[in-house]
Amino acid sequence: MSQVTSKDIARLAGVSRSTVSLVLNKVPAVKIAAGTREKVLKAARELNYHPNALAQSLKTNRSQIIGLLIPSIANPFFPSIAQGVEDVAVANGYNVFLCNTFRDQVKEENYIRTLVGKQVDGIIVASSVHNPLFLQEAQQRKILIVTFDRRIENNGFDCIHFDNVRGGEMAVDYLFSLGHRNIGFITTSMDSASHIDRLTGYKKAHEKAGIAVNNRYIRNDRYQSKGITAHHYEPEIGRKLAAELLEECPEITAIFAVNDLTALGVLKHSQKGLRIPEDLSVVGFDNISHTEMVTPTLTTIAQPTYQMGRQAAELLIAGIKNGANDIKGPRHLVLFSPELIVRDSGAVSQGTVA
Amino acid sequence: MSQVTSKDIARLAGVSRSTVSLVLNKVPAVKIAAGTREKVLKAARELNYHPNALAQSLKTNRSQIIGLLIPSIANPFFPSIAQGVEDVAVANGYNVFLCNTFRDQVKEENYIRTLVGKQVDGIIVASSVHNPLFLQEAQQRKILIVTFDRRIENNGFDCIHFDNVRGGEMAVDYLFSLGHRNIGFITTSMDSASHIDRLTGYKKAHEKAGIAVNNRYIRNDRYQSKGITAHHYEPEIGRKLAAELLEECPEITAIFAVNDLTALGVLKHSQKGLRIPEDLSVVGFDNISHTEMVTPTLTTIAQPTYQMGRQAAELLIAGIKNGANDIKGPRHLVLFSPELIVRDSGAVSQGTVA
DNA sequence: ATGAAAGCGCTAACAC
DNA sequence: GTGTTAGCGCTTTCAT
Repeated sequence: MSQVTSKDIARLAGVSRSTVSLVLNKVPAVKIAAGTREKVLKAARELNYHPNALAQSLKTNRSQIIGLLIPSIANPFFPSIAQGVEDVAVANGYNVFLCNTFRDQVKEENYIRTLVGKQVDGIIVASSVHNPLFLQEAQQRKILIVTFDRRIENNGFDCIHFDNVRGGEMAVDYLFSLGHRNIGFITTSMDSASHIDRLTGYKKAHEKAGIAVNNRYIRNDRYQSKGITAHHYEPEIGRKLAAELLEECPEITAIFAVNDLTALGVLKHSQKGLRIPEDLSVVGFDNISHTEMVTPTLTTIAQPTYQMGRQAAELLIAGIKNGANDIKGPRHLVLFSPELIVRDSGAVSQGTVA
Repeated sequence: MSQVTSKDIARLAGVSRSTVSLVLNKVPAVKIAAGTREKVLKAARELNYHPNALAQSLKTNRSQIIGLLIPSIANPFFPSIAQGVEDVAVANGYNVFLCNTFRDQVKEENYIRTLVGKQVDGIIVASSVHNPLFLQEAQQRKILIVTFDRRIENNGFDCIHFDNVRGGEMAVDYLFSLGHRNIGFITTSMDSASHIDRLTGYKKAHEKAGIAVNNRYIRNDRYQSKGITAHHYEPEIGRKLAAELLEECPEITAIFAVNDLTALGVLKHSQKGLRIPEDLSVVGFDNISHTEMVTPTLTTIAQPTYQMGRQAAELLIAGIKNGANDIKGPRHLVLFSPELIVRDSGAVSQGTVA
């Protein structure tokens, strides 16, 4: 039993292939006699006909496929973004290619190439370390692009933006409000845009509070163990950096970690006789599901990842439907704001207040 | 700048389209003069030619696409499976459609239909609540299927099998070895095959130990809040069931939870003055990443999800390459074994030993 | 060694 | 209303 084609159903229904197409695609402009309509539908049902989407796409220049580029679906930050994207996609008749780039430029380029070859209608890029060159190339081939990007400036793509600076600020504002004055900041790397933004927020909060930033309180992973599967060792980095920081600066009473995975490492460190939040307050970033399951639960800055995923897909699909890939029209930006989720890992400072 | 086709590069290189195809596909049987070869390659490079994979697929009947059906990528059990599948797929030149079925039969059927239409070369099904009917239909259209399935019996598909019975047995064996005699089993539902298997393991361990199973110790969610996003409320179910169970059967000193998410809920319950593992030992199942981050860390039965994902894709792709979808050949089964991961949530029983 | 021609399954003017 | 025709971009015999 090979492929059932429109030819087969045309023969069985005793009509032409174009009639079959007109009936099955419910072309609105064309009226089909109820009788033939029924015959066609019946034949299609009988032969269990599924149109070959490849052939359709070849003809219509619409593949009904979008690509989703993320560093790794195994990183707990991304699944709910992917879920959001996929939900919207399927609701609009699209399928999603899952692409894990591992923040590797070469892999990313290869993916873009295959996606272009497979004629995807659009691409959502949630990796941050990308070379816009390849994206522009894709764009020139009428493939719409939506990025998760910190840049407000027009980079030629629609984008989903999360206010990382404000998030960092909120985290530190909160710790200040609890009476903390010596607050550490730990991060896995300094070359990610979002990480830098969160540090900027940390500094901004200090400025507002009139408290000088102590550079010794700011730590990042010296080993720069970047790449492959960051999420696997981020907790370990957090643990190490916390140990180091508290050893050298015992006056610190609170730590703001660049993300939840790193913060979880800080919590791990605390098992060496440190009480959280009594001795040390901890705030993370992202609000991954782990945060509400650990003990103590982790105070964090939430990103509405599922909604961000949905929005990215909505933006993309709306653009595709509008033929926005043809028009050099205005670009769209959706801005998401951070939310402070207060849980148990933060408390009023017990340290000596200056 | 529209699509660059083989026609364009044929014109620029001053050869025919067939020659272009022969050169670019490195057809081994055909010898091409080094000169023309170079001309073609150069032209392709200059015009930045990417062959239209849709057209290729239409001709060759190979889409180089596989579908991955899972309940939800947002359920922490699935991302590493997906990662494994994707890694193998991309290494073999395939792309992966991510499909979230929410264990919904209708959604699953719709997906299968689109996948068939989009001419995927194979489908990996990691949902357990499926109607094989639709899969068989897909199979008849020469689409290879690999399932994650508990059934050893030949169901017509290649499958990845995990020994849930043995896993349940190991969990309870371990608790017995610690001196526990009154062990609870809590589960979200009783209509999942893997859940039933784990319970079977629980019973088997009792039998081996010569200890009667007390049915009051076995609890499942009465509300049967199935469907949509189970992983969201599984911890809550765990918490409730644990509370209920310990209230009614205070002699219980250990709980085996059907999965980690549920076990995490038991840990939550413990915050009401119960010490873990001193007062209550807890063992989970799956070894999701949360288990090593909570306090106390959760003892669990590990499934090698990443490897299972890889194997599923390897089986599928090997099958596709062998044209196993044509041949009614033998089906393949890969069996994975559970591993006990001892962490902090289990300890020697402090309860009264019979 | 290379080109001509046919056709994968579909859609969309344009005829009738 | 429905059929005829052409063609999307590619591969693949079959000639030469």
